[in-house]
Amino acid sequence: MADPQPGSRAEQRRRTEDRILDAAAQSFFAVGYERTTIRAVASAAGVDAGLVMHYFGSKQDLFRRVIDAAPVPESAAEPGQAAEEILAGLAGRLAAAPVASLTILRSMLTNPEAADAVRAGASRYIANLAQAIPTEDADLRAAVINAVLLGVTLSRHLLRSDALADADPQQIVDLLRPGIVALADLPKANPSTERKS
Amino acid sequence: MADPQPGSRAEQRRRTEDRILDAAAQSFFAVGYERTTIRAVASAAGVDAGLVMHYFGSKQDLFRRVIDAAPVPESAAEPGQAAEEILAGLAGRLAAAPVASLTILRSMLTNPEAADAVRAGASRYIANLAQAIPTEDADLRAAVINAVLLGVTLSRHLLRSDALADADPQQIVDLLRPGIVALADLPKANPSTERKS
DNA sequence: CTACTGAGTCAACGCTCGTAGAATGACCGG
DNA sequence: CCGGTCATTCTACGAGCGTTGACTCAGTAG
Repeated sequence: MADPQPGSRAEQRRRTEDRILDAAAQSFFAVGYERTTIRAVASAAGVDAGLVMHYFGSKQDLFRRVIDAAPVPESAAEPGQAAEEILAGLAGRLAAAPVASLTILRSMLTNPEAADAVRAGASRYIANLAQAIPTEDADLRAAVINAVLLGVTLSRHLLRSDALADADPQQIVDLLRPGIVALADLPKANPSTERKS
Repeated sequence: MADPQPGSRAEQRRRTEDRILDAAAQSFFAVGYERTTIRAVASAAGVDAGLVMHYFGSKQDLFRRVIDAAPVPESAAEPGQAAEEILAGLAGRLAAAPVASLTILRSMLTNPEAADAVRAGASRYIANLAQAIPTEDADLRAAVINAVLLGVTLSRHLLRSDALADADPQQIVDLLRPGIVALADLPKANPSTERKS
């Protein structure tokens, strides 16, 4: 398991694989799954397309390898202060979102594999979050929170929506705080909503 | 401008174009721009692929025609009750989102044209909304609201995220109300945010 | 009745894609 | 120094794509 000799065969292989993986991640992120071609990835990595196939088996497998590198956001907070944890996590993702995560997001609407990855990641995140919310609609609340974070992250990094892309992360977080707090921390405090019908 | 004879040439043409447009919208919506093929659209519409080209010029043009049919959500509310208008609009979109709109959303991450459409629509919506918010960060607030709505709509209709897909629209709206109100209606009421730095 | 227009089909093109497999040549254990 | 292993390249195949242009045939105008 120790590092092999630098310049050795095994080392060289690892370096090349990493270069391919990097190039693939970048392309998947930039243009999505369908518009990414093995040839382009190979060329960007400075190797032949056949080598990519040789190492990763197929385009789908290569994609899998790339999105497997994405971290699943954790959130183990206790009731009453889950909101601040959520917002802190968002602040980080707004400042500099990891490429792998954004790659998944970009491809989630066209690639079933990516959609599954998003759902799986969201499920874990939601389940984790839900148990910090002591209401019977905790699951829904967590799902809504997740959807909100998705929308904001997407708008800022992928859609590059005007105002959002340029804004200070902390400012966005501050604007979202009341809503997230209402969703995560003050589940029963709903006295002011008027009744209709 | 009157309807031509039923069964006439012009009428027949209009019907065929509509059938193609419908099939295209459905396919773009279901699988996105890249995975939609002209052949499949033509086949679904019961015509030859060449005819699609003859009528619409190119795949990109066909796509343009489809997304041009999407309605741009309007929102002309006065300050102090913009939130309820926003939420009412969302409720409608949660209950049954128009296919054309979802088509754009599905393709926005892979197709520049769709991304532009989303940005353009969002810009109008945001600008419209912003003038109902009497703060200097009105644009950012409106953009955040738009992002939230995007995330929720996306999660429910396109990602079909577990809890969100099955939930009652009104319940989702109720959960989002505090946050939207805080963003749109109570711009100055921010007394409880702690100061940092 | 005739000439024309236009809806719709058909076959094929050129291209790009993912993928396969043989070939090459440097490295490394014995 | 020899034999094999393995990283890497090259060439090519087959499929599917968007797109083209020639064609057929029914409706329509004069």
